[in-house]
Amino acid sequence: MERKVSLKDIAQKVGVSTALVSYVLNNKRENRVSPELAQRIRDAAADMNYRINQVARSLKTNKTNTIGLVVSDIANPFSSGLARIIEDEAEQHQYTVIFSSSDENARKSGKLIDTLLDRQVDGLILAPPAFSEHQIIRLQQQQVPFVLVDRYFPDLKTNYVALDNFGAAHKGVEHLITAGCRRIGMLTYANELFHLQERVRGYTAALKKHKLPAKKSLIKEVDIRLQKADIEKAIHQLLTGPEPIDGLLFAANNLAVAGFRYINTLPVKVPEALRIVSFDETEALEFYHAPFAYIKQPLGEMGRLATRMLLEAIGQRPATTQINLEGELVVKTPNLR
Amino acid sequence: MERKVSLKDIAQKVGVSTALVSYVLNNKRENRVSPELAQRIRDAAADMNYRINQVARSLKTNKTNTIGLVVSDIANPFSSGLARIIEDEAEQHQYTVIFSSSDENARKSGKLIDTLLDRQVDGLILAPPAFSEHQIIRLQQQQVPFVLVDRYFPDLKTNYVALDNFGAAHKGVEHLITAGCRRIGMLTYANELFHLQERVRGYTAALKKHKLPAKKSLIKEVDIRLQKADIEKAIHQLLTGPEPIDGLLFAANNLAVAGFRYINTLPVKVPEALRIVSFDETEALEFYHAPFAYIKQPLGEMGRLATRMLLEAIGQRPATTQINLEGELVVKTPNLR
DNA sequence: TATATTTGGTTAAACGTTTAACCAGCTTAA
DNA sequence: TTAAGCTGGTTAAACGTTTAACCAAATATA
Repeated sequence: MERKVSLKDIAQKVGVSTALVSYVLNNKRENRVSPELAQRIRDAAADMNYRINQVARSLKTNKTNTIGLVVSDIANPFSSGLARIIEDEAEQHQYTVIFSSSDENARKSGKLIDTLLDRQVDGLILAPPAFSEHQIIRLQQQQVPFVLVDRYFPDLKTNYVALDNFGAAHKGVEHLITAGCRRIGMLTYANELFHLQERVRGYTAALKKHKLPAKKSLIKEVDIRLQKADIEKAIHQLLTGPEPIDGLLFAANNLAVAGFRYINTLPVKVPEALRIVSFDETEALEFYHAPFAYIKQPLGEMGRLATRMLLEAIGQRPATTQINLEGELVVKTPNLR
Repeated sequence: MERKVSLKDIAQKVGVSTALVSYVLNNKRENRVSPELAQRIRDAAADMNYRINQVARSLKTNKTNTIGLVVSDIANPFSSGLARIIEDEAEQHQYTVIFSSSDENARKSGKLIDTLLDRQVDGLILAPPAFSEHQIIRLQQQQVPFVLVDRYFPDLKTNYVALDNFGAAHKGVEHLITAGCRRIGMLTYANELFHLQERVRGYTAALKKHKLPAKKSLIKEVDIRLQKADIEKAIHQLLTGPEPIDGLLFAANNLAVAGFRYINTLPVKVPEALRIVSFDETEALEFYHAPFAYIKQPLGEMGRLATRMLLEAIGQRPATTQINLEGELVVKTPNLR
């Protein structure tokens, strides 16, 4: 790359100090500089194609106007949808965003956070993986502005914006009950993350409320990594045996897609013999042939709120805000054909 | 945020110059510094929790180890899939990536590029929108390292990695012909972008090769923004009239999804009366009830190659590399049920 | 007339690194 | 004995900004 034009170059050309150029170009001390000279400086900057060096400015001002985003996987539609919202909201405030994917791996997320901090990001938006609590605590100690999104740790007093997972699961299960289901199973990840625990809690509470069986055996957990075979086995177990389920709640979109794929190979009729509710909206089920319902997360609101909260925090508002948004139950009927 | 530990702080604590600390921490001049002192410095750095300030380093070295990525929309699975590959490849070389979405808007992409350059990114990976050729030319003049991805401008000698769009479309159409289609239509965007033109060219060539009608009226173009109604109208026109089509090529995944949605409302039978080939793999068609085919882009290779080419270019290899990857024709049969 | 104040700028330090150039004290070779 | 070379460091400038502090000349105030 060719050498770039600096303030000094402009100053030289116009015959003033670099300080003055800086003042003019940043519209500071406007009353203290003569309009004609200011114009000459601006003109010079324009026809020399001056562009500020943000790195230098950042070093001096200790601000990068950059926010770091750590999601589990940017290729996942949930993450990338969120990223897009955050990007737009950030852009409106002259912020850019560096993203990275933690793959639900605490070690990796720790490394990513460090890298982002080394780059002096002004703040972080994080979807923390399981067992990353200590990282969050460290951020608190270091007084780094951040907000958690989608997930959070219940006994940490941090900013976050997430779903009301208990309520959403509860609502999903009640939908099944209303539709006539009496033995309702749940498929979730074997994971410590609070938001998943809350979904289980909501599921259980809804069953109890309606005096339906809430046995442990109705809840199947699968490893977050080795999906397919496990999922099939779990669903198979729920569907066979003396008292097969007639309703099923998926705790995450990936589970739902894999689950639907398997269920499709079975003779079981959806929704007559098995009615399904899933978490998260997912494109993949766009053309599913049978009706089902899902909990739609307010992605837009989540992203916007998270970004605004972060910008607030960067701007020194030391308050902590915790928001649980309501999920919407959407009943999807197949695209007609 | 609390004040951070700097090289100077370490130097003071150990009682040496900051230069020496820098040398040690960067493993430079290893033979010129005594092992014990080096260890003391490292220890001090460790228990003071020293973390380098990349901004300061970047200012001095004129390198940010950051690459800028401009896609059309990070929320689009194609873009986010690509972004993920690029992220991983970049990370392996200690690069991070700043992303932004141009929304197929040349003005916006210009602004984004400027912002990225202000931040002194070491290079750019771009999926340029239509009418952004001049921006690319400027980058060339400024000798900014960059590589185009997915799209490119045929009369610009730039690095790029994209699909062999002509070949892919050709292959898709031949698939239809082999399956017995005789009147094959195409739905594409009204857009100058070369890669779309190439798809049309491939479509036309395949028809001509097999002596099938290649009339203008078989190609429908819709605006890239106001999709739904336009798409329905276009498909309706192709399907009705004196000689309705029996085969259809979609030039992009969004078109395919909207198209399938509409076709589903029609009495026409897929694939018996209408056989379909689409560009791009898309989750949304996962559970489509009828067989169809699509051109699968080698996303992984595309992202990896683009990143490597960019890193090469950043490392001063002035050669320009142009790669057209082959698309794979995938025939998808419905998930059984 | 003497003193304050305003006007329109300049000077210089600082942000936290990197790195070329330097240097004092030894060791070695001739 | 002396010059050259090595060892293990230090000094200082520089990267491109920002911004507090300063200053001379012109103008206003008493």
